[in-house]
Amino acid sequence: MPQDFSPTGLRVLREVAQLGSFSAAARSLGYTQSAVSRQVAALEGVAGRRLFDRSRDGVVLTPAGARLLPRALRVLDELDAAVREAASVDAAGGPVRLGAFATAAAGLVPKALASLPRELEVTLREGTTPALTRALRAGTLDLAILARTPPFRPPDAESPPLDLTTLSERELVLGVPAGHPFAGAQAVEVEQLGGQVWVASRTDSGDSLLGVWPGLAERPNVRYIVRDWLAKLQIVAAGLAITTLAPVALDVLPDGVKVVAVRGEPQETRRLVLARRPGALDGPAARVADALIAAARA
Amino acid sequence: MPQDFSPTGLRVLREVAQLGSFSAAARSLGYTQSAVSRQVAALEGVAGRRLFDRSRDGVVLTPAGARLLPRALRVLDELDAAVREAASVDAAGGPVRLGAFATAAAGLVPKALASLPRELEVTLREGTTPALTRALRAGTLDLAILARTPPFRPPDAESPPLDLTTLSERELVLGVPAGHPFAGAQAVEVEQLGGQVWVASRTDSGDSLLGVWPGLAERPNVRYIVRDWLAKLQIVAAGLAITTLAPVALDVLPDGVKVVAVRGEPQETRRLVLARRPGALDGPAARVADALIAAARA
DNA sequence: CTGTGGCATGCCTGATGCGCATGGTAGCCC
DNA sequence: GGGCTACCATGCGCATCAGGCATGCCACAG
Repeated sequence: MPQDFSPTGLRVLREVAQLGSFSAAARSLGYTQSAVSRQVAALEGVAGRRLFDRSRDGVVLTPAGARLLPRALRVLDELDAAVREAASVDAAGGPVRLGAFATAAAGLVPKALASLPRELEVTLREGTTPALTRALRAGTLDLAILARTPPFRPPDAESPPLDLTTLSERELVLGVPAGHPFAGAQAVEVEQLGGQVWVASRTDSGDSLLGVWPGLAERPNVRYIVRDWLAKLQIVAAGLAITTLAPVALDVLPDGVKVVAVRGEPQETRRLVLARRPGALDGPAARVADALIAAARA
Repeated sequence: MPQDFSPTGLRVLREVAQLGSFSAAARSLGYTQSAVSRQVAALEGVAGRRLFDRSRDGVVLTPAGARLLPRALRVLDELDAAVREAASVDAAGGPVRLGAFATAAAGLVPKALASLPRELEVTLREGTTPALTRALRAGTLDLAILARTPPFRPPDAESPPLDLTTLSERELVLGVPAGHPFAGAQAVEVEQLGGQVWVASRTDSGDSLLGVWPGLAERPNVRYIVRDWLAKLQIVAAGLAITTLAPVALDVLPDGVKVVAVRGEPQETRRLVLARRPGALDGPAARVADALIAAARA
């Protein structure tokens, strides 16, 4: 079993960071100072480094502690929400429940849904491909638009496999500022990307960076860490950085962003697929699926 | 102390949901079936309801279990990322570290940063006001653009107070589709908002919905739950929903979105502030602050 | 020097987690 | 029908863990 940061430990981290003192946090949480000291020590054991610098007057977060704190807060929020939601009454609704990743939600979904009658009720939830896949499996979504990377394996290994319909298959492109040296070209070589400033966002796993060209050989200079695509594109339009774009978003780019292809190996092809659990689609969901297919192929 | 879903319990939930059997999950996780059964029972105790329907052939998630699973996965991802990140090496950099919420990152930051010399290195991190405030306190950001709601209290209660500079103070507006009945009006009454379809996103606490008009008396019909502002605005432009806009975003709206004021009590004013820890700003950070102030007041 | 405040740790006790063994249910086969 | 198999539930017992009390160490002020 891997070592875990315990919910109690994370709560202690939060309180100590806020109050700047083990003793004050202990009073606030209803523990003794001793218990708080030990919880912090346990967190530090898991982290493998000091999370607080100690002084006579109290404690201050170390850089490592400061990095952990936002995650701790997110975990605690999510756990609190989970407990609350578990206690709430569930009502099954009637709409077609669609999930999509952000650029598909911007560049494909509105067009498709606008072509449907308004009485056909669709709800939309934005998420990442792994999260959407899980939600499909869990039955909390009916349809999901997922992005697939070569070699185009199924999005999960579960049986029976999800039913996948390819909506499109195109190559990634660059979004560059209108005044950028690349902007006049139809295409650039992947080797030309070295030294560029990027705007990107972290994936949910925190490892890789969405927005950096995937085949980039060198370590990228990511100066802007922004998840929101409106903000990301405005940073590009302002001439501050470049970013990788999924072709599904090309119809919704603001002025000031130019699209450039990239030549080089490997080819960065992406497949847009519509996924659902196996079995026949009921009428409303089938209509939504048809509309998405039509909009993607138009 | 509140009851918690333990990390081990959530891991068990994930494995049982995936394999459909306590015994199989036990084998996979290195426990006995007995321990798995008890972990699920503990989860069910916290949740106050059954998470799996039991049968001879194994178990199936209940609706409550299916609702908890995505959250569980998020918590586990975050915890795993926290452990990994804690173990990674941290290097302190030299750039001015700016944080901003998404609409400010789209509508103000690019303009301000474009006016600065490129050698003045600025990194940008998107986040919510509470998260950015904490990052300021923790020393991981130098400057943060925060949104404040009346009565314009400080963003946190810690001492000494953060140094706040008001960038602008304007009223929230509505973004509606160009063909919407509201689109021809300069302003609508807040009572007219009843019955509208909204696109909104959940706040980090999961409670409230960003994008629904704050003073709305009735329960809103939120059909589209999307965090990404490019997607949100495209849903509005497609005629599918309306949403609340911060004035900072007005320069970066796509075609097809019209802006309408809302009359009614209370006045929905929002203040955009630049926050930093008390003390003198060094040269680069002061220049970034000046650029943001100039861009906001232009 | 003493007193105060803060964090760290030994010792002890009660709570918790988990394995083993067993119980209960259901289905299949002879 | 009985025997066997598979699955989940629970009693009992043991090891581990969480937290309080008491104490130790350090730094600072008077």
